[in-house]
Amino acid sequence: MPRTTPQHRKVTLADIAQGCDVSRATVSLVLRGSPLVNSATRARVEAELKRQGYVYNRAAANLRRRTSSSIGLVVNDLGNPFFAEFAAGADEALARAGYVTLLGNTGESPERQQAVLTSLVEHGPAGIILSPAEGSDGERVLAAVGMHTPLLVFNRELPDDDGTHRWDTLEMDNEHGARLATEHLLGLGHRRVAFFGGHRDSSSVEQRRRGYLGAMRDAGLAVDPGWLIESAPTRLEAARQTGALFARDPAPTAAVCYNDAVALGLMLGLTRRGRRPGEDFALTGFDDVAEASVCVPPLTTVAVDPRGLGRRSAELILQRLGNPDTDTAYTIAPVRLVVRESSCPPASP
Amino acid sequence: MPRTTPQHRKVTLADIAQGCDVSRATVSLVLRGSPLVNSATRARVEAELKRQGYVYNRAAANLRRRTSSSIGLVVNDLGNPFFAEFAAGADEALARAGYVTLLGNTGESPERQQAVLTSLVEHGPAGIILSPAEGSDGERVLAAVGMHTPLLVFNRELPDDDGTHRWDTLEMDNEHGARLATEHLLGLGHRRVAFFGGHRDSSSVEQRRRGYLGAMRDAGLAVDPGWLIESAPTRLEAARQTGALFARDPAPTAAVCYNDAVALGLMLGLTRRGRRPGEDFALTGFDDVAEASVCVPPLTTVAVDPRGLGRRSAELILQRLGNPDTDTAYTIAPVRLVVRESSCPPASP
DNA sequence: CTGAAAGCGCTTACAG
DNA sequence: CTGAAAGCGCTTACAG
Repeated sequence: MPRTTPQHRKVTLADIAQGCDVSRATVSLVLRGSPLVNSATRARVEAELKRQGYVYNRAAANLRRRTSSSIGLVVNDLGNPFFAEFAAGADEALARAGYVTLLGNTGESPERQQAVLTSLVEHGPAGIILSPAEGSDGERVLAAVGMHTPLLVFNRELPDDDGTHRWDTLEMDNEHGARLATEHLLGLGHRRVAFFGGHRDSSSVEQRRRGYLGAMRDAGLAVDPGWLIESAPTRLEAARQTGALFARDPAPTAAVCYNDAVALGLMLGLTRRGRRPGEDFALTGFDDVAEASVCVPPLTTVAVDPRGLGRRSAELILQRLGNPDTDTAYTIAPVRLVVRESSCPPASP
Repeated sequence: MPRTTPQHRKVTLADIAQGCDVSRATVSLVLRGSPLVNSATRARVEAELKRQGYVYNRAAANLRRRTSSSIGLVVNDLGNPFFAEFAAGADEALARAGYVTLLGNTGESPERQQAVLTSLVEHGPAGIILSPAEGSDGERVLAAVGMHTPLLVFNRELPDDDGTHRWDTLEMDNEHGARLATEHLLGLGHRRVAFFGGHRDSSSVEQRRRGYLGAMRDAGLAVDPGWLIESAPTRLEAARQTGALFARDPAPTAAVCYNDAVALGLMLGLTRRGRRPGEDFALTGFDDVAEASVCVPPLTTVAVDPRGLGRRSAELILQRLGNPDTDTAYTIAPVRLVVRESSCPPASP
């Protein structure tokens, strides 16, 4: 199995110029589609380009023109379907706009995030889309990104001690999503509704709780403090916390869960205690992960269209490139409720 | 909310050189860690680097040195968790080796694949990892990639009319995986085992069928041609084909499914016909998608460690960069069987 | 140990 | 309409 030995030396503008007896400048103009070039000359050049199998060296062009044709995309965890879909959407929109995506994966570690950002910036992206690792700090991020590269922060709030908004932001409408879920449960007739899971100090938990509390207040219902139950946002921890729901009497008949992972854990916990989720206890999730539609019972949840968010993030950063000096924007993406069997009416007493 | 206006003009080597009264050459040597530089000079330069907030322009360096610090990673569909995990693994290993990942997503379209490859190549990656879109053609791919950029083809065979192996290949051990699944079912006591799903002309179907047939042969069992059932590799089509399993009498008591999607569809089809998968019919999948562990019954399947494959692909392409002239390699990654409830013993008659 | 000079592959005023 | 020349930000022999 012989390997075709690559011919070294790639073909450059100079080779083409020489090959059809024009200057490099003329070849460059042809390449960039300038109307100045005589059509006969253009044809000759284009033929030679094809004949020699020329491939454009965009890095060299970018250096000379002081432009960039890449955007950095840094996510916490590509293995998480939410971020994978987000990346797919962003890449799609960036590619369509002629940019290539420089990928970075932080694995939720602020240290790796610093390393990734530092490395990315050296490659000179026109902008960076960042979904910050948990616990990252705005100052450190900005130190790595520098003042020259526009930054769009997605999904999580990045602590901004400085106070001036030095980056664009894209978040989903956590508050509204939780409100929708809560109103849905109330509409089914529930009166004692808990908010289950998540740590209070997370910005998204705080936003979702706010939506829940608002809906309860608007319905004229008092919230028992014991109905606000914390847990790590994982299936296992949520299952462990199930008991806390039934510490009070009367106990809640329904729960708005922080996210789908928590909701799936709660389902498990309920089942272990002999309760039947979707029959004698109602619950909702947040995210609409793939599993939500196939678990038993299927999970009512708030869908956030991660692919659409990815596209949106690309649009926002590209827009920023065109208007470097306008005020930074804080964009909130809509969410919608997907009703499935897990949100049942209250069991008749 | 005023936006901090970015100071234009980034700081360059020349700024640093001027700032501490040395030549650009010396600054460059410091940057690249040359031992030639006097330690006092080095310290001065490093201080100035920090003071001015210098960021290395890797593109310029790459141009001058005729090197590259990026690798293209082109996958069919980032939204598919398998490829997302693969990308995460590849990116992790590439980042560790000092490369940045140029992402490309083809959405399973050979046309987009050509566009993506053409664009990527202009950014001068040191190599490309490609999971080909279904129906892509080796000649076209190679025309876009060119002879200068090493190519690693992952997951699917790329038709190679030429016959000389012009790219490295990484595949998972489809044959062995299907053999493991088949042997497992035989070990449980099944004698009439079908191979269910997938199109015969797909290379991975062909490989998996070979493993199944080998295990049957080794067990001294004849395979009824009616046990080889084709279907599109989707859940819906698989569900529709369920009837074909029971066209013969006696019917199979178990099926090795082409992949998890097919297996999940078959479960659905069985249930619709009043059969209980995992109780009166045994089946296995392939891939170990997230759903496999949570469906009812949980699915026995062949796990392929996509993240590990991603890392491996990175290692292979980096290895190729170091040895451009050695023969191309055909690497087969191991798989393992994950036993769950869907593979039950045959129902006693 | 340090600097002057040439050059990576492009683009862009500026002449003509 | 086309070419000569300068330059993007680096690196690397080559002198000294």
